[in-house]
Amino acid sequence: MANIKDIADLAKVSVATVSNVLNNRGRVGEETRKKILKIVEEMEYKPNRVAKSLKMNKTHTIGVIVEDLSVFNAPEIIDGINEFAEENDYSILLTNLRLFKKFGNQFPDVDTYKEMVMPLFHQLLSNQVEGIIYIGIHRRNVSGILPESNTPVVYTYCDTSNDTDISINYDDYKASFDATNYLIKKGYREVALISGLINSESALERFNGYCKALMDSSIQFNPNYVKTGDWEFESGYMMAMDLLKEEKRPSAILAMNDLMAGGVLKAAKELNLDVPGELAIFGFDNREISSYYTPKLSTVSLPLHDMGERSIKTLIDVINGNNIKTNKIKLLCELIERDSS
Amino acid sequence: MANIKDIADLAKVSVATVSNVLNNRGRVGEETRKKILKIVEEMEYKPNRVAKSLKMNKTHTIGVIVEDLSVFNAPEIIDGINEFAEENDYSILLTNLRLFKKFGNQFPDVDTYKEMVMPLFHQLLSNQVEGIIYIGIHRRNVSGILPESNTPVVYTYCDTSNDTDISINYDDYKASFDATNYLIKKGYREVALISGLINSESALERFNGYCKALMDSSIQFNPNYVKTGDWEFESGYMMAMDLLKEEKRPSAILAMNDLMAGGVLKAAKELNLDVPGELAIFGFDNREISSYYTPKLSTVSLPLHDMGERSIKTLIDVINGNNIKTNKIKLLCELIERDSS
DNA sequence: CTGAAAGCGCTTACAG
DNA sequence: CTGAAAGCGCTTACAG
Repeated sequence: MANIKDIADLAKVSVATVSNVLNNRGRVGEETRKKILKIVEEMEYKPNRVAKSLKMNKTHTIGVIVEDLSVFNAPEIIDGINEFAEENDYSILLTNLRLFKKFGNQFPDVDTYKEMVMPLFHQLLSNQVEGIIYIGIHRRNVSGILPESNTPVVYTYCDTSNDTDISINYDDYKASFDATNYLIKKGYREVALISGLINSESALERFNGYCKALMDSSIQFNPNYVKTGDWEFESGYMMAMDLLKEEKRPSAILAMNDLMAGGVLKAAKELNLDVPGELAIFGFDNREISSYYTPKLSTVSLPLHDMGERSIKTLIDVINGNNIKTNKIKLLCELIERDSS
Repeated sequence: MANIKDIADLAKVSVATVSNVLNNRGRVGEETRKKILKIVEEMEYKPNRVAKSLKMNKTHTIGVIVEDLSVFNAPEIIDGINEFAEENDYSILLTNLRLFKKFGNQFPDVDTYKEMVMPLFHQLLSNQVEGIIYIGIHRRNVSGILPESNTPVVYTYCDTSNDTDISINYDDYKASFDATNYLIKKGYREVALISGLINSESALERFNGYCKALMDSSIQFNPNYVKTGDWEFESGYMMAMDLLKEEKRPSAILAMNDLMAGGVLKAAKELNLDVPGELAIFGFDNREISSYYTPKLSTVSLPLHDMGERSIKTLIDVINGNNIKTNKIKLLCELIERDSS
């Protein structure tokens, strides 16, 4: 590959002048500029970013640590990051903890965890990334996982307990409220809830949103209408079976993810309940699968792409020393109405 | 961040010696080595890879161009790339064409295409990546998309018509043969096929594998048993309806992807056919969704992770000047037997 | 308007 | 065993 010296020699000017032309800096004569640009074109010269980075002490590179790339939320978030990065000429260095692959739903203890993250983190720092985006698998507290450093970090799809850390998430409370409220307004007043494991931030907030919607419509909270699953299809099926055998069975079930909602659908079929005539079903996450159920599942769409975009946007703001208004950002979800409600 | 000079000053040695210690090169006294290492530890010194890259003319960085990160095959392939990269201390620079997002299933013409790829490609070259992995959405011919360059490229989940280009794919022919043969051996001799769009390499090879399996069992090929869908759920449903209304209806249907197989399942339910008693169904791709159908879908698992791993492994071999035995590599798929067959 | 020179943080051939 | 110095490909303050 040609370098700036080659171009300078060919144009019979100094490297300084070539650099000035390339970066539209300093006064350069029109003649000289044209001559240089022509040669740059001909030689297909591409500036060496590595050299530039070293000199400028700025790599225009963002590091991404994703807990598990193959979990459904990750690609869409990174897609948002990529889009913004491309538009703003940032490069993305991707590292993958492969957490789910290694541990399934069992999270390792913090120390094992830190040990796993350390090498990725150091690799990124060695590469002089200007900032790091950490993408969680679940919305949970990842305090203390990343070592201290003065490289700015933005957390997304997770959070820390530190108020000064920046995180981008979606509003679980509001989404759950909206979904419940939507069902009620549709006339389904006996809305049951199948929760995910309650060690999750999301599950808690969604529960609260559900309660609030009931309250707002003066519907008495019925503890028999709340079941706890484990986020998996099977648990949705089992909990639905329980719910639908209640003497006064619910007219709608809100499941905290699309997998469990699938289980509900299966239960409804087995019990020959018409969906949505006799039972409305609402999911959460808008995973690809939700549109392939029969009937197609109504669900809550997560703003994953926007979370990615917002993460890198915010991170770059921090890098540039701009003021961030709020450290804990929550984006809104969207209700997707399909055939199950 | 501390640099090598800081360490040298603190240890009262030259930067050369620090460098030698850090890279286990040259004779260094045990005392000196220990002293330096201690200071390195204390200061949490991490060598600046950018500087090292510039000096060594080697970045230990691989560029990935993925046609669309949110299409199902991409994350798993990249997962394989990441795993190998981490083990071998390579960094991954990720770029995303967002092709499906922008165009859906309509591929743009080659020129539009090239225009989209160009900036990503140049960004990677500017960053001095040592090689590039190009990940397709579909197995198709992407000849002429990437500009000429002497940076080595490995194509995966796609190919070019150039024999000297390296590509990593899976064996469609064999997979389809195996699936068909499996059904026959299970006693389903009337095996129908729902193909995807026949402009696809995969569809063609899978068709051939299907025919070969019939032949090997001396089963007459029945043209009425082959239908062409468009890879989508709905088309699977419609084609299955056609097939199942044949006077002599097939006892098994092999669909060329899990989405269309889902449509087949839906058709079978509507016609009250017992699966797998009266009709066996076999899918392709082992997408997440396949294990959530009821009954769970038997399908062909694609070696995505291995394709990623093999891609980077091969690429690094090329970078290091090692001999590659074959340029067109095909990995084997695996039959996943579940409840639909 | 243009160029010579210093310097970013490393590595390495060479001298001592 | 250790260090001085050159150089990787850029940018930039400064001089002319």
